[in-house]
Amino acid sequence: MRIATWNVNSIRSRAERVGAWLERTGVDVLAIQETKARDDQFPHLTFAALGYDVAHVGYSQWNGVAILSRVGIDDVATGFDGMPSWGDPPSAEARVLSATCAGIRVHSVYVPNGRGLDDPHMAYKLQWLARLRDAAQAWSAAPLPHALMGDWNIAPEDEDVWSMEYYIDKSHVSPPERAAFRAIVDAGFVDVVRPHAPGPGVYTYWDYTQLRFPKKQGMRIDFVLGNHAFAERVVGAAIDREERKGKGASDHAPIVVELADPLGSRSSPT
DNA sequence: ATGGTAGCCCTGCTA
Repeated sequence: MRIATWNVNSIRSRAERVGAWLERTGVDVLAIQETKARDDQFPHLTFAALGYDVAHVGYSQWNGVAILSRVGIDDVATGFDGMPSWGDPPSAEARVLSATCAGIRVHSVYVPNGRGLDDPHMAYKLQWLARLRDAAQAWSAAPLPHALMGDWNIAPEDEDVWSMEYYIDKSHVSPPERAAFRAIVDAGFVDVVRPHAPGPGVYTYWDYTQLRFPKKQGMRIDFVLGNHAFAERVVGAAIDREERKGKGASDHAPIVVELADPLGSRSSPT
């Protein structure tokens, strides 16, 4: 089974590309971030034609998260909504969408962008991450495999950015953000991709401007964190850097995780 | 100090 995450930067502008990628890679479950669409605007037909069921929660042109699955999708739930009083109309987009797909609890996560070190959005981001940590604590020890996957808007280590000098006074690398990320790991989750994509210089996001991609100047800010039950089934993972290339690419690359069949399943040799 | 690009509710704001 293949499970993946991708910040697509607008599902409407990239539906065909995402569909072609799903077909080509054989991904069974995809967590999507930044759909930038209301529920009524989501291109359901494109994915239904490929055999995927869709759960989506969107609100405005910002953010919005989805889960596509061709192995079933049950118990859909949303949580961790955006700061309710901001914006006009008020910003209320959910930033975590959860669903159970083939026995795995999948959480499509979009961590709020802190924008700047002194910006009110940064304080909100840190409070939001503390709430997510509390939820993660409860999920970590569950016998059900849990995957917290998406765009974390945090680069946890210095080697996860192309230049610390460039980012030192900016969002994504500050000690409080890194501590908040670490607290979720310490709650009982593990980065299941890193062992299969070791750094430095391994990134998941490259800014559209200033030729960041061809200059290999990116950031590693997209992660798949698994609880123990999930992590023990991971047999491989890869950041699909090829998908960042060419006209019409998202500014994030997709990440694919390969899972072994669950213990005791029929496909085990007898 | 600015701009570079892509997306949206598009001539301004967010990422």
